[in-house]
Amino acid sequence: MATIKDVAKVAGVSIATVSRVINQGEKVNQKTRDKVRTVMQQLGYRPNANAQALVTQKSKTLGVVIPELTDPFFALLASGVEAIAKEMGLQLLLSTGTGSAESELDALNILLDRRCEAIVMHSKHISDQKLQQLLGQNPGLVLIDRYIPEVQERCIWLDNIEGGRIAARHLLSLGHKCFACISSEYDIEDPQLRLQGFVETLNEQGISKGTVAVSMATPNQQGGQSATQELLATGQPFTALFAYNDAMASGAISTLEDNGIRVPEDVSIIGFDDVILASFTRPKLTTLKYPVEEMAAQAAQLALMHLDGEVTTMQTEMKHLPSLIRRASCARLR
Amino acid sequence: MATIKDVAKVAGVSIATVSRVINQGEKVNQKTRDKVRTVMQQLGYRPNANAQALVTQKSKTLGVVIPELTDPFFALLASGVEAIAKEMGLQLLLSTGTGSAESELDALNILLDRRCEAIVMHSKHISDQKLQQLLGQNPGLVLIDRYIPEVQERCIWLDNIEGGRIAARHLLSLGHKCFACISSEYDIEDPQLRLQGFVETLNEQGISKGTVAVSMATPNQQGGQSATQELLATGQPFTALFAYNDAMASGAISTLEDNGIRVPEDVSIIGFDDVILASFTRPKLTTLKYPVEEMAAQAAQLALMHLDGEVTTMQTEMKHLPSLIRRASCARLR
DNA sequence: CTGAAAGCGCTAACAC
DNA sequence: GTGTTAGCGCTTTCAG
Repeated sequence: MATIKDVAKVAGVSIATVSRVINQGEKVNQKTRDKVRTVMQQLGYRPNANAQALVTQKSKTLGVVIPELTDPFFALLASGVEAIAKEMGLQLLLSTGTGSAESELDALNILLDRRCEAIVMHSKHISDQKLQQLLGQNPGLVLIDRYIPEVQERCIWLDNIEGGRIAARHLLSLGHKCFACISSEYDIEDPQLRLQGFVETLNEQGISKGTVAVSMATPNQQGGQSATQELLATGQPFTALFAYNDAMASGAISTLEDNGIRVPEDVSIIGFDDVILASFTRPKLTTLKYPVEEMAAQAAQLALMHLDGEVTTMQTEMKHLPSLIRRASCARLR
Repeated sequence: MATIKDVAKVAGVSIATVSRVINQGEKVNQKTRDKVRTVMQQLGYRPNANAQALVTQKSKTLGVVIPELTDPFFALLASGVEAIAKEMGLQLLLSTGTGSAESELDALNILLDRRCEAIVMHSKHISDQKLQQLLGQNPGLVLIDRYIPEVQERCIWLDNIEGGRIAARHLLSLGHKCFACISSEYDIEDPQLRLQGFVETLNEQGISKGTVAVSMATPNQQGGQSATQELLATGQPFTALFAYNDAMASGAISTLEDNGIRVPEDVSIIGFDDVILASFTRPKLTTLKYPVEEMAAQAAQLALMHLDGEVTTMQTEMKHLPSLIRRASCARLR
């Protein structure tokens, strides 16, 4: 591949001049500029971004670490970061880390090696302590979907408890009295928090804790089915079901209907996330929207700000609230 | 951030030695190695990948260009490339280009600037000619979801015509006689090809062309709904419906059922792609699986091979066939 | 086994 | 305006 030297030689100028026309900035004589441009064209020259990064100490790169791309939720997250990257003229570097602190750390380190301007990280397995250390060392690093009080100015997160509360209030307002939940068996905070908010709110309305049946499984459609199956097997009646996420809710719909239980006529279901799937179920899912794409974009901007050493706190809230999306899977109790 | 010099200084060795311990390779005295390792640790040193890329002429980077991450189909595509990246110890660079040749070209150029080892590109708007030129200039570039005869050894593609044929045969085998299609109004080859295969096969079985109603719309759930609406409005009867993709098929199900037409009892529907959505509809979609993740992985491997100048053609087929996934949206005509 | 030195492709003073 | 030169952080001969 042609280098700046080749261009300079063919154009009969110094590499400095070529550099100047690349970077538009400084005034270069119209004639020489044209000449250089022509040569760059015919040589198919493209400046080496790695070399530029090295000398300018700017990689023009934005990193994001997520567990996996195939999960629509994380695709949305990545997309939010990508939007800011495009807006700022940065290249997106995507790194996946799943299942373990080590894997997540590897993903981050790879990004760090590239000297990304900023990094948005989704981590569920690295300890609070380690994360704090990491944040301390890397000004351009921001956490998403995680809340650590000590470094809250570097966290963009969702109020999961409030999500559970909203779900409960909605179901309550529809007249429901018998509740059940299907939740994720994964050992992370989110499921507990959502459940906590849900149950607490119910309790406040005089519905005793023992009354609401809870079943755990993997947080996908499959898991939704088996968890619902299990719920049904207990024989405990319910007319309202709160699912950990939309995928589980979808599984619940299948299983319920397969058992002759109509949604929402017999049972109302409420999901969580509002990923694309939510409008593909039938009935369409009433769910709690997790504005992850917007949050990811905000996280990217925040990361970029911290990088510039802007001390000013963000005007916008770092804690986000899920919002109720009313579709067709919930109905008033008859 | 600490550099190799810092490490060398603190460890009391030359940078060459530090470099050696970074790259494992050459023998370094156990003692000095340990010393250097310790210093790297305490300084939090991480080698600068940009500098390494510059000097070694290897970026250890794998690029992919797609229209957008939020479309599950393209997320899958990216995921396939990502899998190979991880396997080969490469970093994934993702670049989006949508809607126009210019935008797609920009996305590619950005990746080229980074000197990716290889690039998998999804392009629908750049001309065959331009693409051929690009492939000529960049040995590590491979096209996915596109077929250009002149450079077929650099294309990984799906036989869309055969997809249409398979759909037709399946519906025919179920006893259907009245067909309709909803297709994409976008001006790319795929919709035409799928339709062509479908209609041709029907014709071969004596079903005249004029008989099968076709309605176009945007290739998403919304479009599926409006296209189906339009179909219904014509009053032309049909018991089998071939949709351009799963999203449109999902829209069709909604609209049909909302009009009191049951799926699959009254109308059988077949989709295309088999993205995650396909199992979220109710009934679950019978569809043609587009093995895009596998294809993307293959494309990445192919790109990496070409890079190494390996002249040997791939053992595996570059043309892929969609496969019929039988679920619940199709039934025998009664 | 280790160090000195050249250079990857480019930018940014600093001269002219 | 344009050229010269000194690096950016690292790898890689080549000596020793």
